[in-house]
Amino acid sequence: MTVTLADVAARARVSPATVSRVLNGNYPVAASTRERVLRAVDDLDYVLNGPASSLAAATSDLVGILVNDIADPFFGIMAGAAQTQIGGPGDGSGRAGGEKLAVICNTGGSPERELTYLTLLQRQRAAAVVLTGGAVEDPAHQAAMTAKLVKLADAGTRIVFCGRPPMPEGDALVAALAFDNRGGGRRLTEHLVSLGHRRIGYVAGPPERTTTRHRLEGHREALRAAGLGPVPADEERLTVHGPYDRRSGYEATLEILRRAPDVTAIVAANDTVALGACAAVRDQGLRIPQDISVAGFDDLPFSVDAVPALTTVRLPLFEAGARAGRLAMGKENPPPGGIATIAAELMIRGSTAPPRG
Amino acid sequence: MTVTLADVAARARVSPATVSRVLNGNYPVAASTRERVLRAVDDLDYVLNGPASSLAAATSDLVGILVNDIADPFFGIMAGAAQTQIGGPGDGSGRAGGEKLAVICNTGGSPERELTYLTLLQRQRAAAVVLTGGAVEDPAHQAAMTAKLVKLADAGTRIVFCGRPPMPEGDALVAALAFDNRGGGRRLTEHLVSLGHRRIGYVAGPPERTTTRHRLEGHREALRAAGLGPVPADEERLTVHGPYDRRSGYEATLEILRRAPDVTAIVAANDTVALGACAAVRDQGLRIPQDISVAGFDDLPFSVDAVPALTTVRLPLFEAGARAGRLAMGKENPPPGGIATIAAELMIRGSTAPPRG
DNA sequence: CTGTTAGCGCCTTCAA
DNA sequence: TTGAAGGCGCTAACAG
Repeated sequence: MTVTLADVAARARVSPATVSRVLNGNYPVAASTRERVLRAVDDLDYVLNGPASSLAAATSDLVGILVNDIADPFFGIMAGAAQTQIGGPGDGSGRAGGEKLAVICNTGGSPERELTYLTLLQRQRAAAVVLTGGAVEDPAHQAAMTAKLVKLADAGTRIVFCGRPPMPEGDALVAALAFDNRGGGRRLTEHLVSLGHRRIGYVAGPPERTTTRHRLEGHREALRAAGLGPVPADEERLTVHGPYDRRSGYEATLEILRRAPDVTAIVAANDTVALGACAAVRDQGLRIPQDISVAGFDDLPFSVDAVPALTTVRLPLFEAGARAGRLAMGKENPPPGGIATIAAELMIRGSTAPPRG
Repeated sequence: MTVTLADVAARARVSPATVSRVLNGNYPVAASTRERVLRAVDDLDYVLNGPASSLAAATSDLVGILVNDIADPFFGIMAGAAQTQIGGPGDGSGRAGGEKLAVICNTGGSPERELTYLTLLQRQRAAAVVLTGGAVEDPAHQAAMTAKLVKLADAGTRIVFCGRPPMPEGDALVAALAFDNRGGGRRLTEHLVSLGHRRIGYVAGPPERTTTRHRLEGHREALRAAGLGPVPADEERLTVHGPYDRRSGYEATLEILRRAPDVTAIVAANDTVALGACAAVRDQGLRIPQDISVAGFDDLPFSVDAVPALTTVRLPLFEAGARAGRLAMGKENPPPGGIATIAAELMIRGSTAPPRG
């Protein structure tokens, strides 16, 4: 019923082996023969059987990209960028040549689903896996992840981290692109301190994620350097954790304002959260930045359109994603030591200003 | 080297067929035998070979979700929702049971890449394909798409459209969830007309997409119904096409303002474009909504946080995506006639008001 | 309920 | 540069 490689071979009057060779392009074939085969492929409208091919070759052309939340542009931008490097340009015919199938897997932030996806990818004998965004720091989960990744690597799957710190062990088997979340967080708070802010509320992400911890550590580093900390009671009072979404930003900000009506600035875990924070500040009848400064993190595309435009920390998401894609394809060499730190740039805009009085 | 099903069979002292049966759970097996097999699987840390399985069964557990631009939350939300219905809940062990591998493919809006992805998915013998968002109306491309989809369907792949109108032909082979873009566009403009607006600029999407055309048609229907059209010269002057991004919204709005300084409202093709339009209006020293009303489409999460909050048309993206996922899994029956129209709801917020004077 | 037996379609030595 | 042949690991009848 369906056309097989043998059918193509028959029509081109060559052996199946020859057809395989021209299709894979990894072995010398006479130009005239290749012509003939290609014509037969077109005539018959042949499509390679991926599973059969993967079975025989013990590897597939699948590349998995794991993200925590694909509805969040933070991940969408990185994942899309990675795919541009992996999918190949296409030949305009839709015929699909040597391209890999770059594929995004949405874990929803769940450790279980993360492992499940890795198993599924392992099952498919994926050529590479790109893990994006912050990792969960639960030791049991980390151990399970490490074990799984070691197995994948052993089976020949290339592992790339993007916007995620390297694992405690097994660094050797991956290339990691880590964002400088700590440095970015520090510079952001330094900026606020330099404006004169002394009491700063912090809307943090979920406590178990590396991203959350690193950004918060940077924030507190800056406070300490300015002689404003640590005052444990204060730190706790001024910090509220929650998911990386708008609603959490809204509610956490109300909570902070209730606990400490004298705060003059709110730093949010990311731009989406910051948007919620802005809404909460306004709903309390306060003005930004005259009464309260607000800052975010990531510099997502909408942040410049907030009113006032959001002060934030820019992460080169597209560039990092593209580089991760290239690493996954083996088009680019891993950074020295396997890990590269990606700089974060402070973007000062209208949502931050000196405190009143 | 790697553990195979035969190894498991040997350790559990059963035949390979029995192991296969407990793994696939689609055939009666004695409880005690199943126990033994499962233990052997765990002991050996066995992972099914996907390609071999797909080859033998002539189908795989891959489900492809095609999107135009994964960095755009419009698609991210739909795709993420679809994945929740496809990936399965996971069993908490990361072992991966009967789950499908739901996988997002980013076409970048390119017709070639759309076809390439379909070929790749066809090659993998995908169980289902979900196509999201507006289609390109080029006849050659539509013909190629139809042909490709027919082949996929023939091979047993389930086809689902989500937020995309059904194809001119071959309706029978798909389930389609179409957004009421025309109705939404009409009601939005009716709202502006009822406020008293008479000269309304329109920042449209790329001309070749169905979404663009339908929304624009709704807009013009409303104008005509109000006795404000058609005036071809005006329509052309007040409409500017461009990509679905912020920058296009910004530039197109400047252009409209230049061509027709007397417009009192700008309707944007979607919320992202509307954000750019807002920025342009402000940069011209005009106030929203006092001097110019602005409206969007989609009601993405950030739209309510715009200042003033954006009047827009809400599309139930998450619900539609989830339903598409269920259709792709065969968990839900296709709508009668294979096509369902999803209602669009007008959301009136602060960015629209009566024109001055 | 369980075992036996053929392939599924392709890649990859090995020869020619 | 090309052909021949074996096997990749699993599933799906068919017996029992």
